[in-house]
Amino acid sequence: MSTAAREPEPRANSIAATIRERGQRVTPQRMAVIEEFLTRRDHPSVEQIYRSVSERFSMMAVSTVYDTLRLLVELGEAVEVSAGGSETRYDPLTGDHCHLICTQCKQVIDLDMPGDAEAKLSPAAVERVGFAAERVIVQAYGLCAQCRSTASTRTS
Amino acid sequence: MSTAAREPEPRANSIAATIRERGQRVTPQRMAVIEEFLTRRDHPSVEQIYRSVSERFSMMAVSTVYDTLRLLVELGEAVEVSAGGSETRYDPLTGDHCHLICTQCKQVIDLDMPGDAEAKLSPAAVERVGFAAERVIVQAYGLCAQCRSTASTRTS
DNA sequence: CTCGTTGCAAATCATTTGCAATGGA
DNA sequence: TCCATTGCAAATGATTTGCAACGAG
Repeated sequence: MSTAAREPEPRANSIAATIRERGQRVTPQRMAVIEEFLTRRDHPSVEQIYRSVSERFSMMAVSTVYDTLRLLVELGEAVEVSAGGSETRYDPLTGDHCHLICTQCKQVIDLDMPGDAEAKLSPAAVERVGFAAERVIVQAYGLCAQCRSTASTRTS
Repeated sequence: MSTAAREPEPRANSIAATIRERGQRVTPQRMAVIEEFLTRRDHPSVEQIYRSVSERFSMMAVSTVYDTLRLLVELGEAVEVSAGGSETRYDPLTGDHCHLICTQCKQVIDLDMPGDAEAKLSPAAVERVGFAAERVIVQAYGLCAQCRSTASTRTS
């Protein structure tokens, strides 16, 4: 809608720096994916990023988007969100929060979480089975506000 | 290992009854899938169920397994577990518990959860965005005991 | 006989693999 | 030049669709 095209995106630069530090290359494809990913306010899927990016920059394959997002996850700059069996979504927010996933429109809504995620499950019990938890996630499936009102209109 | 073949499985009968009550049919394919699903102690994928069942009963397509598991989920007799982007697993345990998912071997471990799942996220905050949560899930990704010891043997 | 239900083959969609091209040392 | 890294086309794997056969009323 507005001139969303060329904001400097300081975070993109910092990510680029990290990639260079690791001895990896900062290529136009990677930057295009990273910029698009950081700019969005939703939780885009690979396909969505691919579509937006390939409009402006046609040298781009879907698998490159996969590669780049996987790299971002490795760097801790993105989090995978499996939106209920369907397409995987990616979230640039890395802090403690959880996800509300609409089972109808597949939208993912962020929700701040009171307290630490680890605390959500009993550490003693986890210990007992010898499991080393790296990441604890809390998600709720249900209907978002829009889909709720649509559902009540058309008698399901 | 033992004669696991023909236990009566009271729960299978009760599910069959529910299906009939809904005016749907209790077919051999469905019963084969349901029996196999309830008998297993792991959290089988569609593919795993398909393989076991089609050994004994060759009139069986993978998509029928999908159909039947979807029906079980609808009946509240199964729960989908998306084991980290890969194949979906199904859990016959319906009570309050959470899942530890090994990112290496994809094994899913059940863990009793102290307290109610809903309580894990702030109801007030959920309300504020107008979301109607149906099911709250808590999962941890990490390494199971076996994969941990294997990993430390071979220098990752 | 009729019409909703079922099972399945084939189609589709998401993701991974393998390899040719690239570019920094 | 050399070799690790990159991007991508093609392959694979998971899931859905569409439709022929079935069976209860």
